[in-house]
Amino acid sequence: MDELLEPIGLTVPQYNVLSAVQLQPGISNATLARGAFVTAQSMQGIVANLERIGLLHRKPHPTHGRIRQSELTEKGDVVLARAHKLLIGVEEAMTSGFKKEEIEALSSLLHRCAENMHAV
Amino acid sequence: MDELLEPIGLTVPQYNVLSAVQLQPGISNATLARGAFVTAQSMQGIVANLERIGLLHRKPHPTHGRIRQSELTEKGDVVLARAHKLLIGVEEAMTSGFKKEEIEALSSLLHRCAENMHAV
DNA sequence: CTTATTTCAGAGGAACTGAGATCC
DNA sequence: CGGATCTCAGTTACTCTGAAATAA
Repeated sequence: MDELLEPIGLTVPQYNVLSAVQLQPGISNATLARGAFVTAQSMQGIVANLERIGLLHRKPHPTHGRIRQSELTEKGDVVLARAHKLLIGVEEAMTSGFKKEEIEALSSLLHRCAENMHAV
Repeated sequence: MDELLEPIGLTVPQYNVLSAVQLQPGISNATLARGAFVTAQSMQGIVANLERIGLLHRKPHPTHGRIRQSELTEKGDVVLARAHKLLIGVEEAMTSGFKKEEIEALSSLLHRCAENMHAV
């Protein structure tokens, strides 16, 4: 993933954050941090970098005066789409020789692991 | 894992390396690097830190003049045993509610993923 | 007053590239 | 000579803790 993302100027943590913002437009920095199991300060660094290079934009929350909502910029949307496309091959290589049911089983088990970790 | 290992002075990468050395005593830095998908220089930093704090010892290879073989020190053995014990709880929390067969299935699928990645 | 969110500041471990030396 | 291993040097992104300001 590092090798494929490097040419388009993304790190893996940055790719993960862009993906999360794509799934939940308007998400706050604190929520992103909780989802990634890191501190708000750590996530702040990543988001600030993404904002600096113009892939992400933050606007104030309509009613809550402290929260800043993250959204992809047009450029961020384009770059993320390229990243997604590049990384499909990695996932296919990793699950090479897997039956369709085995891929689904792995996905399901990992999702349950993630749920359990968030419950702690 | 970070939170549990911090009190005993270990990072997660350090824990992983100590575990690999325990499984394969006499392993070289280059082999450790390949196993962890990082460069030899990156692994060198981790191994050097472990050597500095006395958890790991390196001796020259009996016949090959360049390779240095890593082994756990007595102190490294003690610390790693404490780390293993501390982390059992994390694994159990993550797989909470899993049937025995599901844990085995997850383990098997992940091992196949790792094999596929090493094949690339 | 307590909690949540954001932000600034500083530190450290870990990843990389580049370069060089040594050994097979 | 080519390939593998180890090492030094420098850089960067990411992580943390500590502290503070602001808002609910």
